[in-house]
Amino acid sequence: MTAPERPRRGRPPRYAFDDLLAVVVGEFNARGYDATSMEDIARATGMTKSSVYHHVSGKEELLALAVGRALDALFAVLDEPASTAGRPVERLEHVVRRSVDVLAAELPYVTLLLRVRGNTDAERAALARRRAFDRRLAALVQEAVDAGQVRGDLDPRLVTRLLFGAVNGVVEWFRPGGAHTAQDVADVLVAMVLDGLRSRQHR
Amino acid sequence: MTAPERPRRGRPPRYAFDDLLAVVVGEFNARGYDATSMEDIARATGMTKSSVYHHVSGKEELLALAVGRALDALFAVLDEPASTAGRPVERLEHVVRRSVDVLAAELPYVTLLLRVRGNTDAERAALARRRAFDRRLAALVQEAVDAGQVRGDLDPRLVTRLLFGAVNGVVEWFRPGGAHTAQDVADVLVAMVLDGLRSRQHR
DNA sequence: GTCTATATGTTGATAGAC
DNA sequence: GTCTATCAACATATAGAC
Repeated sequence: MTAPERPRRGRPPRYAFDDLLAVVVGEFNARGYDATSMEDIARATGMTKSSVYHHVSGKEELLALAVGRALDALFAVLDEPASTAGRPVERLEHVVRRSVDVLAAELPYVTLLLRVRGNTDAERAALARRRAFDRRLAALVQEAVDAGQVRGDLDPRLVTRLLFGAVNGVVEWFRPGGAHTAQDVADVLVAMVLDGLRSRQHR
Repeated sequence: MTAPERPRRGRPPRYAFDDLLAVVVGEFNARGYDATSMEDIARATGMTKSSVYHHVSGKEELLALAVGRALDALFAVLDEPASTAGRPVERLEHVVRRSVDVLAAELPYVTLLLRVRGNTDAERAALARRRAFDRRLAALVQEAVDAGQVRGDLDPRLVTRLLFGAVNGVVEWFRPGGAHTAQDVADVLVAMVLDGLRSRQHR
């Protein structure tokens, strides 16, 4: 397994590499990680395979870098002020809305993350971080239940899973510049799911 | 592309082949279709690769047979009496609940279906049928909106996508014999999503 | 940093004996 | 229906010149 988000040598290039990563992620999403060969990647980036290997240790590191980026963006949401202060149900709504924003902004990276299966060390590490995010969301739901703002007759773990699943469903379908904005998606998600969850006396 | 659900020769074996398919689907789900080799399949079934090729034309047909089974089960739900008669919102609830049942009963096959990407002819055919199911669900939502039983300020297409996504989220997580029954999952889904959708005057 | 050339393993699939 | 043996194609990755 290789270290995630390590800086590439001295400093300067930086952006050229991000561009390469963007192209690679596009290939991974188009055909799937396993079905994408280093030859495919070389063709898409305009380099030869050997040149690609000069930038990364191999295919697995490309995956680790890409999903690491998505995970960083998602965890950053949990650290925002509005995610940690205020009434639980409002913190929950904030996290759901901002997660959709991240999803829209980092769509290819999040898409790839959500397809990770866990075959390699890098994939298992990504899955572990994804599960940690899941637990943070479940804790938020539980807090909202304890505060009486969300119906307590539903299993928080199950509710979180469905919530997360609904977001994933959008990932596979949402396209920037399409008929719907990230705002639209967030509105429907909040209206549909969070309104359904809210305790009767808090509606 | 090969024809789906064709009978295998004269008649008698039939069940032995279903068992083989079950093993294969387990392998596909464990490592992903692309990452599973015919060698892996041979080992899991206790045959040699050559023997596997005696039963199917290749890897792609194994995938087509498996996802075809999942799709058949899902479409059967749409043909049930309670899916076609009664108030739209109740038909919708019936379809959602029964889809979860199918999901639980045919879990490995549905899981595989929901991971199909569309690289080959067989996969594209499966995606087309999946989208058709999607459209039937969207039509149900639209009917419920038209009947004033579901809030009309949300895009039916988007609502369907979230609904479908929530179900998918459960697929990746649900295990038969685990802490939750299919009934539990269906209850949470209906409570959370359909209650959130229902028009105020119909709650 | 990019290339050509190549090593080395694995893949899906077939031929043909039993 | 199952096997052994084999193939051509393609995979990831490296060596080393420029």
